[in-house]
Amino acid sequence: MIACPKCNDVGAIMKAGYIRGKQRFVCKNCNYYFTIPEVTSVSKKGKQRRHQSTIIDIAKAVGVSNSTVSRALNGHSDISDDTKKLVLDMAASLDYQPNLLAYNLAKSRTNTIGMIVPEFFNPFFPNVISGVHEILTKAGYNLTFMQSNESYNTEAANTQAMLANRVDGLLISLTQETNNFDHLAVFEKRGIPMILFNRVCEGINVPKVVVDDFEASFKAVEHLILNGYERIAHLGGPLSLMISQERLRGYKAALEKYGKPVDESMIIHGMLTQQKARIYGQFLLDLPERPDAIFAVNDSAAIEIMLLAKERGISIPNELGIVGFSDNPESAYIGPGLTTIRQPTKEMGATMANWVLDMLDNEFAEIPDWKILQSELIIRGSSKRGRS
Amino acid sequence: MIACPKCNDVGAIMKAGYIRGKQRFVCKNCNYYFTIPEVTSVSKKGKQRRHQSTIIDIAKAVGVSNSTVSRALNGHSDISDDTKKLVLDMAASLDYQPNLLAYNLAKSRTNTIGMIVPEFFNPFFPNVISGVHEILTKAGYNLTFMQSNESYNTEAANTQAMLANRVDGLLISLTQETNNFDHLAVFEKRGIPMILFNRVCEGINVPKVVVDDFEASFKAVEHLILNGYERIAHLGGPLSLMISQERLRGYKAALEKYGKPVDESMIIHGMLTQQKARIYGQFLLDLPERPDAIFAVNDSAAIEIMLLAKERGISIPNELGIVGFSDNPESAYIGPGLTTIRQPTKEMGATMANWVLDMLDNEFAEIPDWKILQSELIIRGSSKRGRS
DNA sequence: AAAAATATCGGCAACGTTTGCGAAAACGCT
DNA sequence: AGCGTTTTCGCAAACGTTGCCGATATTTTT
Repeated sequence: MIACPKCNDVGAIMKAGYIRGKQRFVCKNCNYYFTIPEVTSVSKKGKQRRHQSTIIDIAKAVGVSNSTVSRALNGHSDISDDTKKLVLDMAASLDYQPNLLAYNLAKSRTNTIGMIVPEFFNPFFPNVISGVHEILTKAGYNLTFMQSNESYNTEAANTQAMLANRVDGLLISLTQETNNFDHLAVFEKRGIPMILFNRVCEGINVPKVVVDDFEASFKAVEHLILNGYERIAHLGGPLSLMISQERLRGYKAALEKYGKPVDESMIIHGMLTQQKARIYGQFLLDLPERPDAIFAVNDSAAIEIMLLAKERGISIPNELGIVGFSDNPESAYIGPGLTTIRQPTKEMGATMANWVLDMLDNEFAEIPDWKILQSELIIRGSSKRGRS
Repeated sequence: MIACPKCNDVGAIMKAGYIRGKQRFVCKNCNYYFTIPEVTSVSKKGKQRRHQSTIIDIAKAVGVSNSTVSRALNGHSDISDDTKKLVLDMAASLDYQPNLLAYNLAKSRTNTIGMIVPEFFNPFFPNVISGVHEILTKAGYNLTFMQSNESYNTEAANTQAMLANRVDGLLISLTQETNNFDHLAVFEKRGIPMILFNRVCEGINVPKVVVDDFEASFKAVEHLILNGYERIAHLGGPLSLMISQERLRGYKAALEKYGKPVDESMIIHGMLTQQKARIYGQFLLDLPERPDAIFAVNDSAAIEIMLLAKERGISIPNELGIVGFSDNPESAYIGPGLTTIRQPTKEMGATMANWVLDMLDNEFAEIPDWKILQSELIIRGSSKRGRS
C-alpha cells in the first residue's frame, strides 16, 4: 500500500511506466506523478513463500535436461531405467510437486470437469455430485464445483470462471431465476462439452439428463386422488424451468384422467424459498374453498406447509393431504412421514459422467439428446387418509 | 487408440521417440517398435475444439503489442483511452476469455483458497462452506473444495491435488480415519497458509477454529442429569480426533460435577457411520444395566438409536433420553424432536476466511493459534422427561 | 564390417499471461 | 529551438510444463 506524497490518498495509486529505470506511480486522485525514494534495502520482513521445486531444479541436480525429467516423471518409455530412478529419487528428496497450472497450460487441457449447482443444502445435489465424482475420478478426471445460490448473476459468473479455468466439460443445473441462456451458448460455440441436468432449459442444443417429472407428478397426484382427495392444489416452481412445466403437465393430466376440474386458482408458481413457501401456503389455506391436498414442488416447501397446517390445527392427512418432491432426509422423520418422490440421483450422476467422458475421449460416440430417468413414489403418512 | 501391428494389443502402446521425423511407438506387450504408416491425410472427423481467442489475437487485430492489450484489459494507467477502448471493443467482439491458467502461472498466485471437508451430506459442512465463500468472494478470491469421503487416502490425495493446483491457502477438516499428519506438514514447510477447523489435530503448528466441544458436551450431559437421567452412556467418535477427546472430557466432567460414577462400559468410541451407530446402539441397549440416556456424537447416530429404541418399544424420553450433536434439519422434525447442539457454522466459516485473508495479504497480522466458538444447546422432546 | 534398427537424451518452441525496462512520441516551458 | 516532462507503447524475459525434432550412442541384423 503506497500513499500519495501530495494528497496522501492510498487507494488511487497506479503504476505508470518507468522513469530512469525506476517504477513510477500516479495518484488518480490528485494526478501527481512520483517515484518511490531510494531506501537502503529494508529486508522485507520474511514470511515469503519458500521456493517450490520445479522440474528444472531436478534437471540441474541430476544433470540432465528438463525434457528427460519430464519423461521420467510421466513414465514415458524412451528413458533408461537408471536415469529414471535418479530423477525419481531426486524428485522425492526435493519433494517435488508438479505444477498443474503449467502442465495444463502446456497440454491445453485440464482433465477437469466443472459442475454448477444451485445449492448444496438441498441433499439432491450432493447425491448427484457423488455419483458423478465416483466415475470421473476412476477415469482420471477431476471434478470442481461451484454453487450458484439460486442467483442468475452468480450462475453467469460461475460459468465465466469455469471458462477462465478452462474446464474440459461442464455439468450444470440452472437456477430458478435463469431465463436467459447466453452464458451457456459460449460453451456450444467453443465446442466445450456441456450437459444440463435436472433444471434444464430448451433452445440449447446439448444433452440433458432429467427425471421423468411428468410421470412422477402424475403418479403423485393420482395417488392423492385414489386416496380420496378432491381439491388438490399445486405449488410449483417458476415456469421458466422445464421441470416446473412438466410437473404442471403431470398434475393436470392426472386430474383430467379422473375427470376432476383444473382450478387455476389452486395453482401457484413462484420462487421456492422457505419463506415464500410459507406465504404461498397461507394463500392456499386461506382460499374460500380450501384445498384438501397439496402437491408441492419440493420437500422443504411441503414441510413448511405441513408445519403451517399443524399451527392452524388442520389435521394431516385427514383434512389435508400433502405430497412433496425429492425425499429429503427430514421427510422420513417428520410426523406424519411426508409422501414424496425419490429421484435416482446416483444414476443421474453416473449417466452424466459417462456421457461427458464419451464426449471428450470418444469422438465416435453418439450421445443422445435426452435421458429421462424414472423416479419412485415413496408413500408415507401425509397422504394416506384414515390414519393420523 | 493405436493397435500394435504385431500383437494387436491396444492398451500397451507408448510413444518412443522419433525416427526420421516420424513418431515411433513401442508396444509394451510384445516389445515391438513401429511407426504409423503414411496416410494421405484423412481429415480427422471434426469435433475439434474451436480456438479460444487470446491476448495475442486481440493484439494482432488491433495492431498493438500483447503487453498493451494486457495493460488495457487489466486497467493499468499507462495507456491512452483511445487504444484502451479499441482493445476492449475487440476483446468483446472476439469474445475473449482470459486464460486463468496462464494468468496464474505468470503471477505464480492463484487467488484461490482450497477447502477439504469429510463429506457434503452432513449439513454442517455446507454451512461452513457458505460462511467462508461469502467473505472470500467479496475479497476477490475463489474457493475450491474437495470431499475426502472420510477416507485418509483420498484426503491425502486431495491435499496433493491442492498443492498441484497451487492454491494460495487451505482450510481443512480431517477425516475420522486421519491419524498421520505428514500430508499437512508440506504446507507448513512451503509456507502456504493453512487452517484446521472442526476436526483438528495437535502437533501441527497452524491456526485452528473449533467449537467449544468440552463446554457443549458438558452442557448436554448436565441437561440430561438435571432431567433426572441416572445412567448416561456416551457414543463418541474416534479418539484420534481432538473433538472426540474434548467431548469425552466434557461428558466426564459433567458426571463428576454431579457425583455420578463414570462407567467405562457405557462409553463407546468408533467410526460413526450410520450402520455402525446401529450396532453400537444395540450394544448399549443390550447392556445388562441398560443406560437411561445416551449422548451421541452426532445427530445421525442419535436418530439411528432413536429409531432402534422405537423398534424395541422403548419410550423416548421416559425410558431413554437422547441428545445428539450438530442440529441437522431432520432433528427438528423427528418425533419427539431431538435435543442437540447447534454450532455457529457461519461464524466458523467467517473467522477462517478472515484469517486466511490476513495470512495472505497482511504480513503484519498476528493470527491467534485458536479460536474457540461457543455453541448452543437446543432442547427438544427427546430429553425432557415427563412428556411424550 | 557395414547397415540398419534400437535406445536414450538434449534443444527449443510452444502454451497465454504478466511485468521490468527502455524507447519513442507528444507536450510544455523557457 | 532546445530541453525536460509526460504519456504511450513495444520488447523480451519470466512462469513450469510438454512434445516435436533431431543427434548420438548402442545394439542387432545382414
